[in-house]
Amino acid sequence: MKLLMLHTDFVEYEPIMKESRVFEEAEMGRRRLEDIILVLTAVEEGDDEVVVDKAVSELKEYSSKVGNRRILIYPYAHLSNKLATPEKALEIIRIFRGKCEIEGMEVYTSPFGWTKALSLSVKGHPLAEQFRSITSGAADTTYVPKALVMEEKIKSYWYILIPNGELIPVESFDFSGHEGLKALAAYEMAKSRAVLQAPPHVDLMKKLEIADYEPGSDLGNMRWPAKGRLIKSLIEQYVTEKVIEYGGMEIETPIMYDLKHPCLESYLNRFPARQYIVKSDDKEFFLRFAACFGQFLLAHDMQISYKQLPVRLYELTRYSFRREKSGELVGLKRLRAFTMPDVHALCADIQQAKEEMLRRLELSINVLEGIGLNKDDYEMAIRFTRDFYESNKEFVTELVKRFGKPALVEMWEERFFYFVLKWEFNFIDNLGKASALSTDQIDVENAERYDITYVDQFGNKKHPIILHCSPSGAIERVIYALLEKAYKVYKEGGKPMLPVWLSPTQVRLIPVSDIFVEDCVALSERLESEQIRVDVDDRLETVEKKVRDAETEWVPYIIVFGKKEKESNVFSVRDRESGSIKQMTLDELIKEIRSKNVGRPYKKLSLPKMLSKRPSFR
RNA sequence: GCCCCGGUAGCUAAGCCCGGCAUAGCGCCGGCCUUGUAAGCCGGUGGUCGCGGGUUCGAAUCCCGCCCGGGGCUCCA
Repeated sequence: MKLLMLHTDFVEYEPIMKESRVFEEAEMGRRRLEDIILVLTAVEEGDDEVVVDKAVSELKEYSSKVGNRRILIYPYAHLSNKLATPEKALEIIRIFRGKCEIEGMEVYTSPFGWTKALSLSVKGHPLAEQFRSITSGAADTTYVPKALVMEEKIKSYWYILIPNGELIPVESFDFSGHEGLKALAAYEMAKSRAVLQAPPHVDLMKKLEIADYEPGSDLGNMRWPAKGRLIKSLIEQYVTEKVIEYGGMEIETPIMYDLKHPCLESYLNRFPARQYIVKSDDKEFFLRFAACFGQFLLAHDMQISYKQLPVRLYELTRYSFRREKSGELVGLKRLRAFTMPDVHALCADIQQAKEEMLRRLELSINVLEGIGLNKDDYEMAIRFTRDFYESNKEFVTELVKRFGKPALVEMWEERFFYFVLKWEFNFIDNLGKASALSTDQIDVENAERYDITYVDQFGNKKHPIILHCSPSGAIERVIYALLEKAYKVYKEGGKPMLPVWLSPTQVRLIPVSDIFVEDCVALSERLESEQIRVDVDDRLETVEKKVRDAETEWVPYIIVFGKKEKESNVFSVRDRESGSIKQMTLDELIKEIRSKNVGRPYKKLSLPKMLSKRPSFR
């Protein structure tokens, strides 16, 4: 039995003449049906009730997928070249109609055995046209789309690799005590990712004035009010400093490239990802979706000796652009314009590449740790070809050992990408969804494509192995992770907060009355000289109100300043992290905050210090 | 693209089912209070109820079409 199911805006048909010796009585004239599934049906030799049952269940599934239970069963012989006899076909079609009705579908029929005029309008969505071939045999020859054939070829084998080197098939791994990894495995391997609520960070990013949607731009292009810009800028600066410490040479390259450039063209053809296209005169440019292009073109022109390897090029792309499908964009998790640190290392050979990759793994762990995300917050995934694994088992195990927790493994039989191995750290959010932060890849293809060379000790030009690493992942996504992490704390009854070094206001001074404002300003200047961000709530509000506002802004240290403080120089500090009020001298407070800022960049508060002068961004 | 939810004051929402003076809280403005650790009190300001059409004596509310946003799904033949 063959079914061609078409989700239509309308179908119109008109019986013209009898065409078979077996036919049904037909009502003459045009008949029009709106918003209906047209089921073109051919009955084949050997079809029986078992086949009908299967057809009904296929149709029922389709009907619920497209959300329409109105169907028109339309006999259509042209779908098969081994048709059943007309008598049999009519019998089967009648059974088919009846069972569809029993299954609760609203069934319309067109008469069997007639030549009919048919016109229709098929809806423009991906599921609108579906073909099914149904037989009674065990092995259904269902319609297999090309994409699925490809999928078959890049079949993935899933394992858990534990730090001692044991590779365990995912289904036999005991996940107790590894809830995050379990969530990651489920997320990566599952087809359905349905979730009922919106991710919590979306509300938080708006309320805290960190980021918001910009309706006047394209989707996934965010705007960043002062506090958000400050936070983002601090993380950008921090990651950049760490990469430079590691040995990255910071460069800057254009954000758009000629679509017709020979190297880029072949790369793009290999990755038909959606891009933004910009026209200038009669040329077309695409907006970069990573730093690779600029860095490779630059590396192509460099003179590199084997003595200088590995050569590390770094750029913080603001922005990289990817035209992700609108439905994929959520808050700060996935954007169309995003900020990504990208550091490439040109390595002499695979041996050097492996050593370098271990260094970069440490770098990534350190960077995330410094930002405020530790190993409890993310899970490692490693993907590689079977070949690479077989000949580099020790190295792959070493990656997991350095990470210190079991990792999810995806293994491929063949290489379909430009890399032989990639690893990522995946953050798991409050809805159990995973997204990649840090990542690194071993690229064995692009040096040749871009003709990037170094000269070896014998004077021969050689193509290096290229590592692609983002030590933190997109900065926006890091902020998403921090907010989701804070929400987890809140959910468990704690007080959500950002790491102190990222908090726009680190200390809020609350004068008990306006006569203490001057003292607070003086105090704030003392704290500022220690590179601490501080502001003064000089509004004519009650102390309670001002404390509440500071709490809802997640200010980590709140000091109410009045007569007592002025006289004693001992402060009652509301410490958000511990949730208690601590008695501290100014020096103790400075020491504590400085200890939390150590090794992190400092930026001044880019908002009016006096709360009375501060506008709301919402 | 499809499905679901939404669009009412600067923000968050109620009202819509069952048509009858457009509501509340926050914010903002003014006044009182000079304040001791999570919302002080009083008053005021503020709205093309997303847009267009229809039904009706009368539409935020019912009907039709469209736009925008969010979420989910799916596809990338």
